[in-house]
Amino acid sequence: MFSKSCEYAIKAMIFVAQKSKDEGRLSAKGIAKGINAPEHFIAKILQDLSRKKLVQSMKGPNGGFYMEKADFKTSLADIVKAIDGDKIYNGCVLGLKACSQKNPCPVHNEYKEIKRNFISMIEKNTIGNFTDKLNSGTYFLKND
Amino acid sequence: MFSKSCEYAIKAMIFVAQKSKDEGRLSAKGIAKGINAPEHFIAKILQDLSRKKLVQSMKGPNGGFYMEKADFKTSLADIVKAIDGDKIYNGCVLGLKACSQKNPCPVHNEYKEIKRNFISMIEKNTIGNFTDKLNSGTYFLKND
DNA sequence: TAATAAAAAGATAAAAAACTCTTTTATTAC
DNA sequence: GTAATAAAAGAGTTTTTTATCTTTTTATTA
Repeated sequence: MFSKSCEYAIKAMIFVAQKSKDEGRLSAKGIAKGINAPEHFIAKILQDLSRKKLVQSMKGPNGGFYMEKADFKTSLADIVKAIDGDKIYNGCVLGLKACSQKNPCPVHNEYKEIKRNFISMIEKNTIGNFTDKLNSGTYFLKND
Repeated sequence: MFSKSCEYAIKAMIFVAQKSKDEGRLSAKGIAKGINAPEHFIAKILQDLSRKKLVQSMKGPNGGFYMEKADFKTSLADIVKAIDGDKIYNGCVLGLKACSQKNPCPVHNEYKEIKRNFISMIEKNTIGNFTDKLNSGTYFLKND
């Protein structure tokens, strides 16, 4: 479904959103620990997200990653598109490049609605939503 | 979603089901051409499917891959499980090993129903169904 | 029985994804 | 203005996935 990088990206975004509210800027190292991801690997991903303005960053002492108000409106879809591109939007289940409504693969119509629901789900859910839920204590981010 | 191997496996199964009905046994080479897959790679996959009895095989001249009546009842889910294992059934969207209904990740509940629909889709759809559809001419298998 | 056709198996290679290490640059505090 | 801190950037490694090449085994047919 998602690449490992994308899984990390989503977890990191949720983590930063939740923690940086009261802890200020977070270092890549701290984020890595918080979501159980390899430090330098998550650093790269954060750089990428930062370049694409989904998260803010600052160098130097007391620097780190943080979020501005607007960033809480970032949807899962925004993150997925930033990291994995649009293959979830455009890709065929069977990997056929020419597959479309007009020229469907055998699974196209069966998959169509599932795909629509999935896309609607990642578009509806924002980082802000998850942060609220996490604060209510019923959800977990780091558990392996 | 599916691995490349799994995509090939599904396409190969549909192809064999459809063609071997009137053309008898099909060589790995012919199947490779028919679905536009690398010959030796699809051969490996077919060996695997054959070992798991999802498709029949026979060595020697006029040998090849074919299907018995019962094989047409194979579902997409059977193929997916044979090639990609059960990660679609058991895996968490965010890759968290301990994620479950009791200990859910933030996306768990949002994803739950989509996953259920997807699983129900791959379990309902059998190779036989697709073959019928292909024969009616509205679907394509090889188009890149 | 020999030649042939085709799967099975084994080994290797190439490409992509995941992960690590090192150096550079920006910021802050002293 | 120097030292410390942390992101950014670059280069490199490991692992996994995808793909290819070669040999062996088995069945068929001439």
